[in-house]
Amino acid sequence: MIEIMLKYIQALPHTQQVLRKGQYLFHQGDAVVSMFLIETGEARLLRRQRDGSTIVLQRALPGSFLAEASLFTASYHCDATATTRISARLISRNSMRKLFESDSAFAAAWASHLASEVRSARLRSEILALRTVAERLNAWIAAKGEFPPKGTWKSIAQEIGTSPEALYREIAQRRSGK
Amino acid sequence: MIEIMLKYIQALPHTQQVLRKGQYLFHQGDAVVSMFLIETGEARLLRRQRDGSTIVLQRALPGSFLAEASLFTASYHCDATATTRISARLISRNSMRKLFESDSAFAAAWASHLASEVRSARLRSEILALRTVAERLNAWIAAKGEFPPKGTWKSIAQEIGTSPEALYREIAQRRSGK
DNA sequence: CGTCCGCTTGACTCAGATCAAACTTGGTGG
DNA sequence: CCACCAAGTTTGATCTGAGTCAAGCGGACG
Repeated sequence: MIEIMLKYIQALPHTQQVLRKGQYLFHQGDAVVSMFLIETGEARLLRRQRDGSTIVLQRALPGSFLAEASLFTASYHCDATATTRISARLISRNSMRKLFESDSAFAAAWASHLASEVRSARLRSEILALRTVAERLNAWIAAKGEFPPKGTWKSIAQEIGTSPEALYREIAQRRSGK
Repeated sequence: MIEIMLKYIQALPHTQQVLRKGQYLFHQGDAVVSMFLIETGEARLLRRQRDGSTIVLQRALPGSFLAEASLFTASYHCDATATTRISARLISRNSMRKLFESDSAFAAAWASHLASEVRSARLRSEILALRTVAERLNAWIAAKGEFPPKGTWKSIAQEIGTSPEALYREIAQRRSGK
């Protein structure tokens, strides 16, 4: 389903853009003109608080869309910035909307993509709501169906919301305890 | 947008169902026949692990759909059970799909609904990834735009992944510190 | 061969989970 | 009107999981 969607989107007219670390893709209040598909690097959606601190609303890694919600919104409701140097594909929002309205197979693929995003975001929430590293790791394994391969541990620690050390220790303990 | 969607859905043929606490709405592998709109009570999507423990994939409260993802899937990929006594509205999946394919305004409303679900689930993830109760509460307030009203605190503690006591204490501290 | 990065392990410390007990409030039925 | 109950809130005391800082290891790579 996702592949169908990407095929559609790859066929649409688009432009490429490269941004340096720290640059903005858009600001809150900007009119939505393009959709962003991240190809390399990492971008984040941020909401800025009155006291100057910010909260992260989304972390977009390669292959993911930024601000899916903006397909049917007139203006952005938050800022987007490049956490690293990124390259992104810009697709005009209007062309996507036309496609959405004229081709129900694309509409279905888009809805299906969103549904799977919902699922994975909810899964992460539920994992993060667990109290101990052991429980979180169990849940992660149960959801993904495999023990995390070495080399990915650090980023998985991020994903399940613990420090790398805590995850390493949990893994070490399982190895010895077995 | 959401209201548009609900208006559409309310117009569709449906049946009502009441389930006692602990009963199942569906099981993993069941063919998807109906969509569920929860009207009262709480239901959960669960994945059962080999060792008997379960992980929660979604908590559905009144007004929310269960298993949005299943609109375009043949069978369920997890179980759904009633955490409390619930009443739910059942809408045939086929009638929703027909509506989706024939009416692009409904398709847009549905996509927009899903997008907002994505946003709120991601927000919760980001909040839960914060380390301290103070930070989580700040982020919650920043996102919702208001200080949580008394009476909702306990459930907000759930939402931000802390014990009620910890949240009470944080709030008490802010009151005195001001 | 030096440098970087992911991993490993130790030690210390503390935020917050947990258990417990009391108090406030609203609702219910007698 | 009052006794009574349930839920939510408040506050105290205790204990532990894991965050943090630190030091060392091994493999990849220019």
